[in-house]
Amino acid sequence: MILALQARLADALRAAARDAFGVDPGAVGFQYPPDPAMGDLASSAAMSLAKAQRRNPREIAAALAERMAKAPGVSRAEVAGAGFVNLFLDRGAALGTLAAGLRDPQPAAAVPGHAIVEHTSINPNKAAHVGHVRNAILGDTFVRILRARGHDVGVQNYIDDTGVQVADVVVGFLHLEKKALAEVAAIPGRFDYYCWDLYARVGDFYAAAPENKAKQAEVLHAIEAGSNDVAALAEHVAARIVACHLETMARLGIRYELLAHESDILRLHFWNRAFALLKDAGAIRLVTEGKQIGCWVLGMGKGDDAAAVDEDKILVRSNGTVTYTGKDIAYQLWKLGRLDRDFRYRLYREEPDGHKVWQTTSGDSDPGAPRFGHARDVYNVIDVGQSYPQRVVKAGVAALGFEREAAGTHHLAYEKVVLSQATAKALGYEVADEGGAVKVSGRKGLGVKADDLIDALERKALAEIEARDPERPAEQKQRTAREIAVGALRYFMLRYGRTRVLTFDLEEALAFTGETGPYVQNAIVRARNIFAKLEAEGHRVEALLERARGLDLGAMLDGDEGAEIWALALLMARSEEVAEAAVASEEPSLVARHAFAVAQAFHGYYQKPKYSLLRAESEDRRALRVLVVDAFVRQMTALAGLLGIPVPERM
RNA sequence: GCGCCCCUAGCUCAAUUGGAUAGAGCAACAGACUACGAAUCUGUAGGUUGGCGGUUCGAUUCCGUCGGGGCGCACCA
Repeated sequence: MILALQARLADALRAAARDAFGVDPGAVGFQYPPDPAMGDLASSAAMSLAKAQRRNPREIAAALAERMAKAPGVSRAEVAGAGFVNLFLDRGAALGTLAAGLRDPQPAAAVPGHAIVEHTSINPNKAAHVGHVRNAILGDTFVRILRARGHDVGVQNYIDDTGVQVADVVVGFLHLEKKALAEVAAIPGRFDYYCWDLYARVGDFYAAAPENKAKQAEVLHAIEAGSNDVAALAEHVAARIVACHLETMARLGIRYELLAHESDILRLHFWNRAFALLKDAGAIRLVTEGKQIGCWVLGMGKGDDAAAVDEDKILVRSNGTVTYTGKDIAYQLWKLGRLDRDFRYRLYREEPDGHKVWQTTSGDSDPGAPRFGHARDVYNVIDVGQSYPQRVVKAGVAALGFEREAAGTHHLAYEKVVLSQATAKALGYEVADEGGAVKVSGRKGLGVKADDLIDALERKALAEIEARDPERPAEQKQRTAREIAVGALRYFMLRYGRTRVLTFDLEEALAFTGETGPYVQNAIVRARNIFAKLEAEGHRVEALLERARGLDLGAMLDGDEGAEIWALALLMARSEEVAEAAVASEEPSLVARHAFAVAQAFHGYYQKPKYSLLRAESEDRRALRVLVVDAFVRQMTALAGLLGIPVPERM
């Protein structure tokens, strides 16, 4: 709604500038005045024009305002401050349009090209922890926002099934537990939790004696060679852990289209192909002297944005093996459809609603598999510590001459999750009292497991429901508790900027007051309740909505209530603009905070007894309020959907 | 040493990418329920935006510099 309106007004503004000064100001944007009484939209175009025109900005603004007052959808225009042109919209018409748009939503125009978002990508050797949860929620939310804005998106989860982390757990099974595949396969219960503890013990095992550490290399080589008992054990571990991870993420409403395996990248020789491409293009060179002698390197530091890095990045070691970053370039080229080599695919599983999860394979391909890769934009959700390697990957793509593909290579970097002091203490860390947040060492087996956290949230929510409304059926209480837990966790992980270190505090995450997911959920639940109540008292909601369509909304929006309704409506109308900004800036927190702002505006309005729907002073008033509440429920539900926050029937 | 991120209210974070009087939540204090569900709302208090310079109509935002914190800069994955 607001975007289309803004586009029209921007055209009108440019036309006004041409008419008055014979100059086209180019792209013009709109801001929002600090106080709604000052106007609904503001433009600072006059201030920009002032410089070129060598005239008083307020004079220019006056000329623009005079013309803008006649633009369609505008009721009046004023000059304010240093030279802002403030526009007052035709509120009745705008509210009607907003309500109609929410009632009959038009999908966003399809954006050409395919996008891949890769997220989660947890080493398949132990249970997921809070840091992984941040990754997955960030990625999943970004996917939801992209799709809402008309992007065609595929979600990939990268499985590093041949790395040292898996090897470490295999070392644990072989040398600490003396278990072979059959015995490992017989381990009952939570396998990811079992490996979590085992992995910590392997750390101690390595530290105890240097020869122990040598086992790691042995196992790693066996896994890479394949076709042996050790490799079979590694495969079992990885597959079972992946299943655990998917289950954990499913609790949060997160799922994937493709599980891409590192082992298949190796077996299908993606790197060989990429190596040939890089050599042919002259993108990499063989070092013939100095300390990198014998290595193939990618030149870094001469690109315009590549901030000075002294040394070139080694992709192939002097012994001829490829580095991790080299493989990553090959994989990225595949994602972009620029590696003329493909995975093979088979179905991993089909979910009850028909959603299909595929996985890569180096065996036979299922002819029914959809096309993967070939993306125009690739968003890799990886922690900020990987910024340098990610820049190398991008540079590698660019060095092949793939300018557009390099531009489509995005790193959705996010900072790590640390523990607050109180939470660290609660988990058994030794904490120095004066310090701030506490880093979690993955090796030590401490830290917060994702499932433990979700469990704790569910217990807390359930206790809260019991306290408020013990009469409800147990099953319903359980379901609501789950929904509230997910809403609380997702919102908590989304409310901060990506590049903020997130200090995790159990108490805070478990709190249901303030800027939280449950607050947002509760707003919708509250609003929906009134419709049932209206019906129960003999009113007909549909009829009231119909009546609202015939009202003179402009006249009814005068007065205090009108001002509140208008502020709420304008805020809701900005939702698509906010989602678009979230895509452009790759920052989902914008949507989260906007959702909270809308919920807050609604609570503030709805709370007031004088705006009662049940005891409305006239049928017209009642109809107006029904219209507002209906619009809110629809908009807020859509926003919750973007954030992956479930909407409970009751709180 | 080089590069990146961060420093805003007691705490955790915002600030429409250079705009108007720097805003929210938590914590504190004072209030509002025989209820359109109080997981809510209203109000009070809380600021030299780390320091100092600069750029301009305008700087939390851009530049320089100093200070403090975090992370990268592997022939590890």
